[in-house]
Amino acid sequence: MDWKKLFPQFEPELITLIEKEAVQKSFSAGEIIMRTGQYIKSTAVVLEGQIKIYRENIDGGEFLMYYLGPGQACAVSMICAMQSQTSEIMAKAEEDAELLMIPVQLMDELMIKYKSWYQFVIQTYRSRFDELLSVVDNIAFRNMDERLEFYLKRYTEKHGRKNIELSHQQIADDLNSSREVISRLLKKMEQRMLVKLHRNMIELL
Amino acid sequence: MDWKKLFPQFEPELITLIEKEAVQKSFSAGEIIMRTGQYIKSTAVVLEGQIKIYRENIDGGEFLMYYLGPGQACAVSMICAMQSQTSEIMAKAEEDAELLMIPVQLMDELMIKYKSWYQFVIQTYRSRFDELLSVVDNIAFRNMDERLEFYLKRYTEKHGRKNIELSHQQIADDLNSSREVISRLLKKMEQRMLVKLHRNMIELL
DNA sequence: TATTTCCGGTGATTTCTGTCACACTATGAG
DNA sequence: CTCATAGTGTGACAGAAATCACCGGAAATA
Repeated sequence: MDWKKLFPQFEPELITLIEKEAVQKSFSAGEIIMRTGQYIKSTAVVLEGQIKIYRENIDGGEFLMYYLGPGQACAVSMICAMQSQTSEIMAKAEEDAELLMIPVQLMDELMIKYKSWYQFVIQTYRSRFDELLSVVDNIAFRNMDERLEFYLKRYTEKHGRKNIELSHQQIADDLNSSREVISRLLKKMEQRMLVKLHRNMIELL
Repeated sequence: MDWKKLFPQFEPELITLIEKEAVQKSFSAGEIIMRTGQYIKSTAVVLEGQIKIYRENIDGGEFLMYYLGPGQACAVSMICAMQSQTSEIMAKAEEDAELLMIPVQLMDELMIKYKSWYQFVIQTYRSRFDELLSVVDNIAFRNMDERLEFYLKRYTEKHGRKNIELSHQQIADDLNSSREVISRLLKKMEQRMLVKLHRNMIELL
């Protein structure tokens, strides 16, 4: 896969170095990429597919924080890798995915030598921080109906299609709610002509 | 004030440079240091006092995210300064405070030249990110009674005393709740001998 | 085809939280 | 001292969401 197109701003020298040192890894849909408490030895950059970043609760709840798509990097893996610390979050491949794993030893060198990489890292921190802020906003200030609408919209935006192929139970898990609540709210949205409901699939209108 | 003691790991040369270029600024209790939408021209490092970092709601709600104490830096101001972007959060001096303002032009240079500064920045990102994660955990998974206990505990830890000098209304604002709810929960905590209630003051036992 | 499992719909009930109303009290200003 | 004000306590009620219970249909599997 020609991942260079995702990073037109990278210097040729930087690309060569990454190609030499980084490893490309494939994950199939549903596979867990990073789990809570795990030591991180490399920074993950997404080349293909959507990665789900979520927080796991003691009683099995999976609370979705955000998705990472092609060209985006995992801020947590960056920070953890640079400090050889454990991660506090879970990452799972939503779809089949391709990741570029950049060994931690390379990070410091890249940061100092390549302005474009440095910018990329800063930009990554900023974006993830902002996304986390909007997560806080949502759960702190919004009701479940608004959160659900936000969730569906974000899903279609990230996955690039209007059909959301999830069961109500999966959505409830992501929002830390219950199936019945989500079912009812979806029915209300259908009555307002915002969605069309099918089995295992929701069409956003 | 001799702020160097807060950063024993900094190289002498780095300290000299910061002393030459950075500005020390005083804020009195209650003063707003950074507001949503404001452009950031420098990175803020706390030398003295506690800074409250919070998110403002449309209808006036102030949702507390975390405190910054002596030796801690504002990750948001770092990121925003480096990218000359606006901040999405509010910062207010809880008590009288001293801040070290490091001009953005200096940041790139410090990052590349001084390993200890680079480490400090990475460490700051990590800590703030983790704190934001625990905020998400709290509002996503916990009820108000647990959130209140967490809030009180954090307050005493950060401020270094067992007496919490806040009105119930202020606490309710920080938790995006209402005074009555907080009053009732505090009463219950008092019955469980966890706190002792006074006017404008809560004693954590 | 028959059966089981998964998914979604819906009512009833409960719990948590927010809101309204009002009373009481400590504190500070005049 | 008197009064105004801010802080607190508490009952009653409303609404959101979680939970329980049960049903019917679709899809998968034997």
